[in-house]
Amino acid sequence: MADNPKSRCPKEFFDFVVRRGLRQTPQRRAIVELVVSTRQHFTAEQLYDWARARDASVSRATVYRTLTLLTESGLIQELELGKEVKYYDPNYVAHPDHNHIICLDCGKIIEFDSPEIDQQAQKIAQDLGFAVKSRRLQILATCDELQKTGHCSRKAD
Amino acid sequence: MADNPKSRCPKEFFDFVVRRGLRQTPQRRAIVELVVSTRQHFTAEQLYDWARARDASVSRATVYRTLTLLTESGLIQELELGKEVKYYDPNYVAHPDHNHIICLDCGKIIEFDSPEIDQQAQKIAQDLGFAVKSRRLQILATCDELQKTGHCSRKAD
DNA sequence: CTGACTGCAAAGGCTTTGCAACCAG
DNA sequence: CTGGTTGCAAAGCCTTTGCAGTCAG
Repeated sequence: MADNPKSRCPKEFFDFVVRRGLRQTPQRRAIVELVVSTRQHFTAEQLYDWARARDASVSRATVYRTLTLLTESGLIQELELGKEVKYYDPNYVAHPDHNHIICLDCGKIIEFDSPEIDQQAQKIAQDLGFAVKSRRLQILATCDELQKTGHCSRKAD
Repeated sequence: MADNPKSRCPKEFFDFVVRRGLRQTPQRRAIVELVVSTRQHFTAEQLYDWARARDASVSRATVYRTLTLLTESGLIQELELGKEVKYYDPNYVAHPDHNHIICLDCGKIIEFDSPEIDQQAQKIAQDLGFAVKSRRLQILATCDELQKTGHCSRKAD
């Protein structure tokens, strides 16, 4: 859905690492590189699998610890999708205000921006006496294509 | 925030119970009555405490089991607020499409409806080839009052 | 060298489940 | 009576943490 180049230099993250007086380790590097090179949403377990494939020495503990750092640095954002586990979204750097459509048919997650909705939300909050810090809109929907053709071309992704 | 009468007869739920061939037990009744008589959001643990106060024989297991039934019956809805635990919202029956503002200052959760946003969301989803089943919009915000006066009158609730 | 980082396994915290007794209909 | 329900305690699951060894800077 998004259209930013597929990989970004993890500079943002290593700035953060330096600022915090942290260190750069092979495990950390493997995990971070994976995260910045995908636009997919992923779970801790998935990231653990990916990382293991690159560097078998990576442990779950390090994945979780790095996930915390990545979230704090703003490189990823936690996603509560109403599914069992937590997902992480690496696309907030490129699209800080994007929203999600979650397909109930195939589980696919589509992202979209909507300045109109942002504006509306902004106005409503203001009227109620609040200053918006962030917002998240999730739309649960069924897929027209699947309903009509019995096949979902998005399912592949 | 909402403005429906403060208590509703759990008829909807007992219809559901009958339809499913379930039974009506004192524990179940206690829990359901608590749920339909509040407009507050609550956690499983809170509900457990409330229920214990009414009927000390209620166990956590029954609370969780009843929570599942209540969710399936549509009387409450799970809420992912980005906090540690899951919350439950009993106000969807009265306001099926309401949204939430979560105050980062005091933690208070304010509900609001917005036909405009619903409509926008509807349109966007349609354009992308989806049929909206439900949506949830959460706005994280800070409270003007607290920022200005250092005191939040909503905190009381 | 020093203290941040790691893996491992144990511990946590919330939720689910197996089981035998119980009781609603 | 029958089988849905319950409480209890054990089990599950995902995530966090204590610890001793390791390694980045």
